[in-house]
Amino acid sequence: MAGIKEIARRANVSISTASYALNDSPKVKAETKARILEIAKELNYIPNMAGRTLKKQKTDLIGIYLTNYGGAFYGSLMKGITDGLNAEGYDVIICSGEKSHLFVPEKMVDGAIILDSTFPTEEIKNYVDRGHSIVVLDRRIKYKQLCNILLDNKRGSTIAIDLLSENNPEKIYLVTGPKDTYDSEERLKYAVKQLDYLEIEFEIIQGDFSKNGGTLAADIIYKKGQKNQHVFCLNDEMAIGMYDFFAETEWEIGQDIQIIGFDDTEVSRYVKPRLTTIRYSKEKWGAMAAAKLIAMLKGESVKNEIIRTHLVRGGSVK
Amino acid sequence: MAGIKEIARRANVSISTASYALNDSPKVKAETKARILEIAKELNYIPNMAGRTLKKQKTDLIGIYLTNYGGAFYGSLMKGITDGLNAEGYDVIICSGEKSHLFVPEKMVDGAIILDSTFPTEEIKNYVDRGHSIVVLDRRIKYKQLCNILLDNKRGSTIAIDLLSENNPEKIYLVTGPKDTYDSEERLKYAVKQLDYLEIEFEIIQGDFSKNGGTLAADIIYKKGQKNQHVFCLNDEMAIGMYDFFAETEWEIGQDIQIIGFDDTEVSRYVKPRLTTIRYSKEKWGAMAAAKLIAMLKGESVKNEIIRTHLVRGGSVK
DNA sequence: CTGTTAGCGCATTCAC
DNA sequence: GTGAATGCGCTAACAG
Repeated sequence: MAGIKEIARRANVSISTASYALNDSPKVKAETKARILEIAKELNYIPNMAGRTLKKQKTDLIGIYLTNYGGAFYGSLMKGITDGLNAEGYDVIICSGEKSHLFVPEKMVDGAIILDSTFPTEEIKNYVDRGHSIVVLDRRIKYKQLCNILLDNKRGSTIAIDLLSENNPEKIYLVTGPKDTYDSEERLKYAVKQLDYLEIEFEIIQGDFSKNGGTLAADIIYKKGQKNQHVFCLNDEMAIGMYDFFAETEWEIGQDIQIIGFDDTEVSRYVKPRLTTIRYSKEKWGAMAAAKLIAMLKGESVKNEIIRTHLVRGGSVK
Repeated sequence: MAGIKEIARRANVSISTASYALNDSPKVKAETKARILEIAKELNYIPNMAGRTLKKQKTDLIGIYLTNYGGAFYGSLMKGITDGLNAEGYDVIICSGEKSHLFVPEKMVDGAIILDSTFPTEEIKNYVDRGHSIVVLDRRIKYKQLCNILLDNKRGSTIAIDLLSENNPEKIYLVTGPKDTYDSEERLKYAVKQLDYLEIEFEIIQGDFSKNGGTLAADIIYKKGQKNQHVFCLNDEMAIGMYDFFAETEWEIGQDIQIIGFDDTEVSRYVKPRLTTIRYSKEKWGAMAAAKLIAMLKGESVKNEIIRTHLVRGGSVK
């Protein structure tokens, strides 16, 4: 409603003087400034973002791209990201859906942090080419100024297999995430590597990182009718799906079937027995992403980082 | 980089013709249009949002305001909201932090859905006065075109108390949320009403809707040294905090202490024993909010709605 | 069908 | 210290 020009008119000053006053420029006499500010308050003036953006060519906004099932991370990851970014004057919006990818080239956001496997790599590269600052958390992309903050999947998978191997299992089931998902493939790769090294048999069950995927995988294992099985679910979500399944059977988790997950989600802490899993600090992950993005925005060149992973023991593995 | 004028220049047409072509207007010859579009593709053209917004005075964006601990709702609530809004051509962004409140008056979003008790009521009213479309989910505000979608706290609280009363408890503890939180006060009010009606004693413990708040409340109850207690936690989060506490003691939930919560969060489904609680469809809640907002944006006048609540039985109450 | 032109709301350079 | 003028990128009314 009330634009800057209305204020200028009422204060009997030019538009530019009004603008200076509102932006607290030293070029305006204190007295005049006060008068203008008062009128602005009276008129309930709030600057229009589009106008300002058009002129300044920046929004001070950062877009965070999360997938649907990213909901599990929401809390702590976002805290890490937001704290860092806010401190530097940036505001954060969470985006989802294909259309919102355009926020980047449309310059609605000054930068982006991506943890969303549905965001195509080619698109990301394209935006980097256009000069946008992007930090990617869910895959490895070596490309110009692009920055990756990845989890130490190698260490995580190795630890997981090592733990399961202590029981001298005949074989170990590996339940994967969707095809072409970086974290799934990495975790699988290193798990297999360690299994080979330890000379343990294994069987891969195609999963999808969802609860339902875990339930289906559990069904496959259960139907074979052999108790005393060992499973590495490549994420917790699927492990929980297995809990759902076995709750309906006579098999006891931690006894008849040993399960280890990856991610240490909140639910994993509360299931009985507590899920043994691989943990990493989601808050640190977010904070690191924020720090790197800020550096990029300042024109500094940044290096990729790895977030450390470690074991959390629960009753789901003997 | 490449703006519309660059395209116009290369295509030897005027800026407006280029604009028309890009907006698929019938005012441009198919042939010309094709040529312009081709050049645009070549130049990797993407329109600048600020420019477009400034002109069109709308962004087709809806802001969703969620509090921190809203993380628990993220998944299903957002699905309900997003599905409805996307279908009408709106895109959704999740906002948090005080600064982002300004997105509304700055016209960065065409409308807002608020589930964030830190968003001051006065501010909301102010924005409504300015003509913005807002749907509020976390408090009752009777104000002009403002729309409220609230939970049926009355029914929920009444059911909760009724259930606990079946055990003929000497007294019932009520653990509240933060002061001045609508849902907390409502749930408390109706719980007390029902307790009075049933002539059951009760004691109110001030909580804060956080896990830690629940833990502290549990400590208070435990320290009294009297087993066989009954508690109505006004949200699940606090109930889970109680689980945390009692896990460290010899008291058994569902046996020595009966707990009922409110919200039916995911974790509540997995704790042992399963938390007895009050459920409502978060997805329906979100869908309703979306539907109402769309109606408002179309200039229709809308009525408030109530989301039905009902009991989910778990082992935490005998 | 296509070009000219005038803003949308604001920040900023350059005179005065 | 203040004002006039310009342009950010785009749309749309108006001419032609």
